[in-house]
Amino acid sequence: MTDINHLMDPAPARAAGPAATPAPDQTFVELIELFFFAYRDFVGDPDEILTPFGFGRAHHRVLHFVNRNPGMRVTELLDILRITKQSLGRVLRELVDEGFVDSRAGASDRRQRLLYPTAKGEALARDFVAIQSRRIAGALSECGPGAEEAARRFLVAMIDREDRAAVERLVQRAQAARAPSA
Amino acid sequence: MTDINHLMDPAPARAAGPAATPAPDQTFVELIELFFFAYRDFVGDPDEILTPFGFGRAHHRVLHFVNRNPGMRVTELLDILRITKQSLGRVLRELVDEGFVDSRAGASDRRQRLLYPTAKGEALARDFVAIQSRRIAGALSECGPGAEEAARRFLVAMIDREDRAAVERLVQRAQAARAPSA
DNA sequence: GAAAAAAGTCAACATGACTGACATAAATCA
DNA sequence: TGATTTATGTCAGTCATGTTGACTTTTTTC
Repeated sequence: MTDINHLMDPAPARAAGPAATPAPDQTFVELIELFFFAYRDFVGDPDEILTPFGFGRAHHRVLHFVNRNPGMRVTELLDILRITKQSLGRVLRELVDEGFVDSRAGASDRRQRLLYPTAKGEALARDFVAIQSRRIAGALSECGPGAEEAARRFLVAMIDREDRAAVERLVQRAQAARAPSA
Repeated sequence: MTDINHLMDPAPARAAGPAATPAPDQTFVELIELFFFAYRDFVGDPDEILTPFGFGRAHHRVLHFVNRNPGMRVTELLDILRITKQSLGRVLRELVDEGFVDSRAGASDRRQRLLYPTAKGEALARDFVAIQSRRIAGALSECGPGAEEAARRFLVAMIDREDRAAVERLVQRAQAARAPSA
């Protein structure tokens, strides 16, 4: 499906283009477009899992980060997703109502709502990670040794400089603590 | 702005993580999240350019591909973007109405509408490429030699296998005009 | 001359963003 | 204590962008 092959048929050689186009400064057009296509397929993977639940990509993102950071506060989630609390509200409510996320008042600060994945939520989040990991594993094995480290460094370097430290720590705290300490 | 740093306060060192969680199958959670954050910043770049024109990201995508493939047919554009013609219709009409894209009947097949960027459209598309290229150039230079080729191969490998050939040809078409293929 | 193809359009609807205003409970400050 | 701030939630309306389905016009092809 999704054949863009006929695009290639006549291949109207644009060779006769004007000389002004090449712009010697910085044109990484190929990478720009590859990034677009790669990400499109990458985020499309969870769709088939989402659909039966009546969930969308917003639910995926929320559940993913809640699962990765059990006990996180709502404000933290908002900062990660960079959406408004009204936007988050609807999606989060559905996840809570349908038993994928648990929202408990904080022990030390009872204003806070700490978010935890339920067993059901953990299972679904695992499915998301599994399907996207499958794609990544395939890609990396095609690229040979060193590809994982290269990909990681490239992606980190693509992130806004002022956010990198925070993102890296967020990303790496994964396998560690799972205790509802907070 | 957008500080997720407070998320890091406790920063549970992942070194001491238990061996149980890591799930030996395939969990590339770090790369999954880095891809998310990197792409978010990457597509956010054109926003500042878009806003003054009252355009959105859909306009960016359409103008970008029209500019890269002058004279492309509407159907080809639909196949690249993978949206319906009704969705494309609105965005394309605005781009045509405001003089960024030119829509001309095909010479050989007069049913076709061939899409061309106007001078104004070309200039705007160049701005988009420039700002995103700037980010990529910075990232690659941080990663050292070989990073560009590594990034390109990784991104291609992340694309659905059945689309890769078409995407690669599409992506490299513009370059073909500038330099004989390697 | 009939059928198929390329494109455009109308209408209705879904998702996931947004702003603005306001409510409530709990913590903190003076 | 009382006032203020903080964390969260919610109502209401809007916008951007996607979807289906039905239908038209023009032009090409069989």
